[in-house]
Amino acid sequence: MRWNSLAREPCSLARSLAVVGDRWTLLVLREAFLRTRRFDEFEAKLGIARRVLSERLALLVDEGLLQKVAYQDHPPRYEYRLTDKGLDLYPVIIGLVHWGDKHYAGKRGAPMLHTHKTCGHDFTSVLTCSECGEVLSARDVTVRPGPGAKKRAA
Amino acid sequence: MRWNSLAREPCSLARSLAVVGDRWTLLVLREAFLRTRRFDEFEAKLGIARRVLSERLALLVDEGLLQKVAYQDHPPRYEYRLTDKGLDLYPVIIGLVHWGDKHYAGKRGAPMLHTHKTCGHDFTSVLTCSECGEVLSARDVTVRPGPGAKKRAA
DNA sequence: GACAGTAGGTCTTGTTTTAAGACTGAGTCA
DNA sequence: TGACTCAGTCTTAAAACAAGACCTACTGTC
Repeated sequence: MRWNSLAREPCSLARSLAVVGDRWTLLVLREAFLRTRRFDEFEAKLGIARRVLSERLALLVDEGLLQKVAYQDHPPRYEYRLTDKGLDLYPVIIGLVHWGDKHYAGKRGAPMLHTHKTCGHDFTSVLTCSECGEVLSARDVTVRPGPGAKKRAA
Repeated sequence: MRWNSLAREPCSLARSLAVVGDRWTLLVLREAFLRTRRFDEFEAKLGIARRVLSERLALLVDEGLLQKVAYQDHPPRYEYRLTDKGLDLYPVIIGLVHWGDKHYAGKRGAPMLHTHKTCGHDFTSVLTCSECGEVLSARDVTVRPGPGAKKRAA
């Protein structure tokens, strides 16, 4: 299967991965969540090849996860900011972070702690049901084809 | 940066992505969540190159997300099943699926619907705080270095 | 006004990963 | 005996990535 054709699969996971499923994109977005905004900062913090960074940022802008905002005119300079669509990916990123904390942090503990401003506590992410509010795990869920299904999907 | 060295970064996202951040792994895990268990089934459903599939499955077994279970002896045949560590990734996968549903489903609607067995409703995933139980978004969170931090991380 | 520095890239070259598909080997079925 | 199944491995070519040189506008300093 070609990577580009993933976006045409009747599967929302495949479609999402067509955008953020390569090796660098989620790390670029992590930086964006940590308020990194400029090309040089991304490069310095990530250690990513400039060519790859350039391509990734352009794709994320194209897809509407980031927007390019001018912060000076002479010479023209832009910074990259998360859009609402980009912010919507937060649960995925925090989920991966907490999964890594749980399984790979080792004795020293988590590299970063996340505090919920509203309640003031360090938290971990919990998946809940939008309908009843209860905590969800894989075993509580059944799956069936929806209106956008063709043959098989997820 | 070398991909292999990602696992040594003081960042749980990087460590997680070192395992599941390549182009195929999350799709393989999706199939596992849909109860696909055998080499041929993965191949047929995903359209993945056999060589890549073989390598991914071995890595996922190595990392403890899947386990190889013999289901017959002559000839020896194994199937791949999710471990608890693999099941722990469910929030990430369902998060990507719902993100894709929201932003890429188009007019026809979601390819797959997920039902919460406990309450009987189709749901979407909601991220909540482990401490106070409230719904969380990126803007409600602050980040600071934890015990496993070195210089910078997330 | 020459020169260094900054910001945001592009280009080139060589290495890794993937894709596609042929091939292997152990065993079953008819 | 020959066809078929399952679970891979091997080969070759295409695509993606890493590293670093290079380019284009400016700005600020002497």
